[in-house]
Parts: sequence; C-alpha cells; structure tokens
Amino acid sequence: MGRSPCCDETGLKKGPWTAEEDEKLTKYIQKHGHGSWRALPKLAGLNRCGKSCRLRWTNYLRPDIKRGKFSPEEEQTILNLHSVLGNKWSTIATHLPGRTDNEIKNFWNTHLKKKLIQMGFDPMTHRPRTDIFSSLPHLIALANLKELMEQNSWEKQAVRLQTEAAQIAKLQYLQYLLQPPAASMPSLSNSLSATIPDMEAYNLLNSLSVVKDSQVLSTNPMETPIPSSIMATNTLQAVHESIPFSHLPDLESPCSFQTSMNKDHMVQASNLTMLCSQGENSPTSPWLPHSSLSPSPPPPPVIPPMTEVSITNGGDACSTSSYEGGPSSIWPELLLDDPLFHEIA
DNA sequence: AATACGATCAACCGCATTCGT
DNA sequence: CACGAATGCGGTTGATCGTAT
Repeated sequence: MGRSPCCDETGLKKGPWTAEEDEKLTKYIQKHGHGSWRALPKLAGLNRCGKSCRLRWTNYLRPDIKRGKFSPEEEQTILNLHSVLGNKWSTIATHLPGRTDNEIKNFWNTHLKKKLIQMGFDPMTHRPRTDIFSSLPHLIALANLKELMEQNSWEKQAVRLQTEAAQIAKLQYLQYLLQPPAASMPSLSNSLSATIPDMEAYNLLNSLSVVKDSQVLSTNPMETPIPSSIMATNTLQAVHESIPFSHLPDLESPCSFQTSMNKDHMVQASNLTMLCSQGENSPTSPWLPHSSLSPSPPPPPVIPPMTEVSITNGGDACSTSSYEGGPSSIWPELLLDDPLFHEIA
C-alpha cells in the first residue's frame, strides 16, 4: 500500500537523461526486457531509480513511440474520448497508438484545453459555460461598441448586458435540459423521461420572452392548448439574434435548433445537437462545435439527420423522449466499436 | 543585443491500485 | 486476510526554446 521508496533513496541521479544513459537503458531492455523496474537500474548500470527508468522508457525510448505534432484526427479522438472519460490519460492513450499518456496530457493542457476555454466551453464538461464570466469578453466587446456608447447611457447598457447575460444563462440551461443523456449514463434506453426537467425546459422557453409577433407560450400547458405551429423557434431565433455570440447555433443552418409544439402539448426538439456540428460534420461530443476546433475536414457523420427529443407536458402518457438512431446517434463510431466503451456504458 | 515573457514538454512527485507472499 | 512491495496514474514542476519588446 505504501509509497514506493525508490524516490526517497539518495544518491540517485535525477533530471534529464543523457544519451549514454538512454543507450544503456535501451540496450538492456532490448536484450533482457525490463523485468523488475526496481532491479533494472543496477543490472543496467544506471544510477537511477526504477521509476525514472520506467518513465524514460515508456515515454521516450520505447521504439513504437510516435513523434511529431498531433494530427487533426488524433486531436478529434482526444476530444471525443476526453468528453467521455475525462482525465483518464492512460486510457485515452490506448486508443492512440504510439502516443503516451504524458504526451496526450501535455497536448491537452497546452492546446485543447485553451481552445475550449477560449470558445466558452468548460474543458471538463465539454459544455458551454453558464457562468457570466466565461462570456465576459463578449460582453465587454459589446459594451465597447461605439454605437452603444453613443446611443445609451452606461446605466442602460449595464441593464441590457445583465438582461442578455441572464438570457444566455437561461438558454444554456435549456440546452442542458434538452441535451442527450450525460456521458456517465449513456444508456439511451433511459431516454429523457424525467418530467421535471421537461417542465423546466418548457418554462424556460416561456421565460425567454423575446418572442416575435407577440406570440407567447402558455405558462401552463395543462390549461391552454398549444397551437400546432408554435413560436418556440421564433423565441430562440429572437434570443439568438439578440445575443451576438458566435458559438450559439445558427438557426439558418441545417444543424440549427428547431423547436416546435403540436396540439398534444408536445415540444419537439429536432436535430437537438445544438452546438455540435451535423450533416457534413461529425459530432464527436454533443456540445462541441468541433468543426471550428479543427481546420481539417471532419470525419464522416455519425448522427443521423433526425435526432429527435420529445418533451411533453408532464403527463405520463406523453412523457416520451427518444433518440432516433439509438446510441450511434450520439456516440462516436470509434467508441461504439470499442469494447472499452461498452464496458463504460 | 539584452531582457522578459509565454509555450512546450520531459521528468518528478505522491497517491492509488495491484500483486505477491 | 493482512501486509509490504511494485507498479500505474495524474497533477505539477522546471528547464529549454522561441518570440516580442
């Protein structure tokens, strides 16, 4: 149980490895295999601890190590796996031949994490950050617009910014409520049957009251029949237009977030991949605009054109939610082919 | 040319887990 | 089963390099 004592031993060399040490270690392992790492340094004539030797071998000297920059495909794979596994670098590394966990970890910390943060995504959850601070740069940029400076007082601007920030938070929370099941519970057979979140989403839609043409959703779906062609799309459209955030979904595009209600009080969120790319793009993580992360052409699509979620008014009979296409509509192909994925699932 | 600063990545540290007796 | 040793893993550090001032 206790800690390995090898690092506590004194007189052992630390720091960067010399070419001579590398040669000794490589020759020894090629001839004898590493065997016991603890015994190896003495046998190989190295004044290092076994741990240091193991690390040097696995992270640097191993003959199958792939060097050089990560390819866009590898980057995509890391994003996919990280959205599912989190900081399980060694597990992620098993899916990237020739790459070490250390290398992947470094790449994540120095490149991918920053990218996600800059785009307003939480690098741990891969979801849009709902805190105001993550949107601060946008808000500041907005506030600095000369037009606004001239047209409004600072007080008015502050009120407007607050309102917009609140709308963003609501919209993003709505995304959360309408999202596919969390990575930790990828069993899609569960679907989104939770009634409370459904109602919450419904109420949120209503609360986002920037509705065009005076079309307002009923606050109580049980009392008032909802028109067949409802204005939820308009609601989101209006919110979208009112918020100058580039990472929000483009309502004109094929992967837009289209919401409608029918006479059965049912909200249908079609193509509910919100921020993920669709159609020609591969949605590797349900919340990421991966196409903008990677400059290269993305892999073939995995999500079918229609990923449908139905949100009901809370009644048992109509509290159905489904993803057409099953798990493959959400999870990257590479994961579905992977025994590890099924183990996790 | 000198210095400051940021990015990168190899290596270390310490905790957790697995293995062997 | 209990214990200690060995190994694995993830977070962090620090040396080095490139770029900006």
